[in-house]
Amino acid sequence: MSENLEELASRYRDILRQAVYLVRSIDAEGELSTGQVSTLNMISAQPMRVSAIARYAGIRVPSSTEQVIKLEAAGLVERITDESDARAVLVRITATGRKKLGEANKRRNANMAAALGTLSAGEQLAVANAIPAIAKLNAALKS
Amino acid sequence: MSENLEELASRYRDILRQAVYLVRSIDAEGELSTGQVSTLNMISAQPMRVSAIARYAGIRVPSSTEQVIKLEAAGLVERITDESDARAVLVRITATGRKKLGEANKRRNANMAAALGTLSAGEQLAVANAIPAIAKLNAALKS
DNA sequence: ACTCATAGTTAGACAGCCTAACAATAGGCT
DNA sequence: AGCCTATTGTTAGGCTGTCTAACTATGAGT
Repeated sequence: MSENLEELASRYRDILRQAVYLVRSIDAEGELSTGQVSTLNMISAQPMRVSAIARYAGIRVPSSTEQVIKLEAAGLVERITDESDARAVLVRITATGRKKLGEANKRRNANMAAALGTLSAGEQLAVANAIPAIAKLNAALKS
Repeated sequence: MSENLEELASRYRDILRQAVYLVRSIDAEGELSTGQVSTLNMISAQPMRVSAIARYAGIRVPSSTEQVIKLEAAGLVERITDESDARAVLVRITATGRKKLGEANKRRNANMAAALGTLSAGEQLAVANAIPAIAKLNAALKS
């Protein structure tokens, strides 16, 4: 059984490595980078701290700061001070940011949907069924 | 149905984005980068051309050349000329490269297996069942 | 009030990818 | 044979996104 798990791990690692390039390919066109879309998606529900963004994205705080600076320069987010902690910075999406995010998501989803459309119904189902498990797996490595 | 596909695309994009960071986390320790391990895995069965490595990895030829140069400097691969085509360069893994690759794969698979071990048997099965579909999806975007 | 911890920024470096331009070889066509 | 176009790979130069280290400012406990 442990042997099966190692085997599964190996195969899963292999397709994941390739999937990274799939993401790049999907995100290639458009003005926003993968990371920018990711950040905007995170804060679309409510403002988040720079450190929270970093933690969720799996990057260090300085890298997160840099991303936020670029998004702010582009007018897509704004910094607001956390009233309960003067050290913290809350990053909030702007109306423009929300608009651009919607466009970017739409375009990227269409690209991905087109790729998914080349799969058989059974294959699509297999992907759909695996999503919760993959999400759990991602969370497991977030420690 | 097209609506379902967009929905699936959105959810799949979401977990894939996070999976990118999972791969980084898995590969963090050790001397070899993700790309280096990937390249070594590719050529472990038989030598490959620089262009074939690039195509499979989803990167451009100059980037592939660069990777090969680094691997060669580290003594992990060697360039040999293709006897049937003097333009081509075959990249072959060395004994040292094979040894390092084995160690890296072992460590990474163990990390991934540990994460997979936190899933239920059903979830593990769902992941396993999705792998062929995901592989096909990756290939679909390779055009 | 002092001290240590936490939040974020700045500075400097590095890996990995890209495009453009180039050299060498292959292969087809006249 | 000779030429022309396509293919293979390298080199040069630039950009993005990440990192660590060092710093500032604020919070929190003693």
